[in-house]
Amino acid sequence: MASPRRLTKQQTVVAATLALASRAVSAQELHERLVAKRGRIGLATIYRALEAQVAEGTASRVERTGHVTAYVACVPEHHHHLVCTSCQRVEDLSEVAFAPLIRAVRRRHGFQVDHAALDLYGICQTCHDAHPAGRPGAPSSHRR
Amino acid sequence: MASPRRLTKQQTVVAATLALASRAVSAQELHERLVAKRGRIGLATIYRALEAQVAEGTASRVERTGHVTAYVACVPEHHHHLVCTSCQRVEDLSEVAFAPLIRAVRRRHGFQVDHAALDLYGICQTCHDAHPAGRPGAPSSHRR
DNA sequence: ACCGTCATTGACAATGAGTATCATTCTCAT
DNA sequence: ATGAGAATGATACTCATTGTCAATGACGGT
Ligand SMILES: [Zn+2]
Ligand SMILES: [Zn+2]
Ligand SMILES: [Zn+2]
Ligand SMILES: [Zn+2]
Repeated sequence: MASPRRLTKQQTVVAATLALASRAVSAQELHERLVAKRGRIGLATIYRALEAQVAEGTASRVERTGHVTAYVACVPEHHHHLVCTSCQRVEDLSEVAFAPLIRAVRRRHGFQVDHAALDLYGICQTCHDAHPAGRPGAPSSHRR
Repeated sequence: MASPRRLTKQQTVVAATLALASRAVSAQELHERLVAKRGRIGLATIYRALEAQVAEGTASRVERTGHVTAYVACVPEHHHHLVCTSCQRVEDLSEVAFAPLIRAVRRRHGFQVDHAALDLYGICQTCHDAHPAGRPGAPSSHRR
């Protein structure tokens, strides 16, 4: 009784473009790309398509600095993300990597962690190597 | 050369109110409380005071559903948070609990995790006990 | 293939968190 | 006490995201 979920051009092209990106992309960025490559498409449609994909499990939300939500093409299996705050590239991290931590938190704090927010932001190998000596962005230890 | 950091009534009362809350509070919520208890105070002042505290290390940002940033009184030492998405209460989690995971991620993915986003959202012991048969809020497993 | 239903679309308006501005007020070193 | 300039607060503003609704299009039934 849920929803007949119709397969439209827009839903298809949004999903395809997101999958092609293989990195975190905001709704606005997707909109720009699609307008450039396929002509008019409503921004609201992008948001709705992304929301549908997140609900399906084929996409996942990640937070980006500046209060912007970005999206990543995803497999429905339960896993987590390593989001590079420099190049926006995303790596998947299996659920098992977190298992010990989640167990410890639950055992020692009685706290049931919700996986949804377990994305790890940081600097990927590639970006790290790109900044050998002089650090442009410093450690930025306690920043967002 | 940094900033002379002046001690004003506003900075003091914001810090005190945040510390008193012992849970995640948004800038808007703090503003409402302070207006109610102490008369006029600018919303922008709240934001500035909170930003200053975050920079100092005496407060930390956490994300709340609906694209809202909430703040928690904090100790400057490096640690992480368990944020209950039901009652907004926050527990501190020592850095050491994450060490093995961070090391593994770095070793296996070459990914340097930035601690700032390492807050864990979920259901605390108290809220979990308050829903025995699991009905009102359900697990909400894959949601934000 | 044709129809009719109704989910989806898209242009536009609206919301709302957060920021910029700037004249005024207040802190604090001298 | 005095002055430099940091902080305040009222306001306007930015902009990501959502709501609205008439028009469009997908698709099951025929
Ligand atoms: Zn993924
Ligand atoms: Zn990178
Ligand atoms: Zn803390
Ligand atoms: Zn709770």
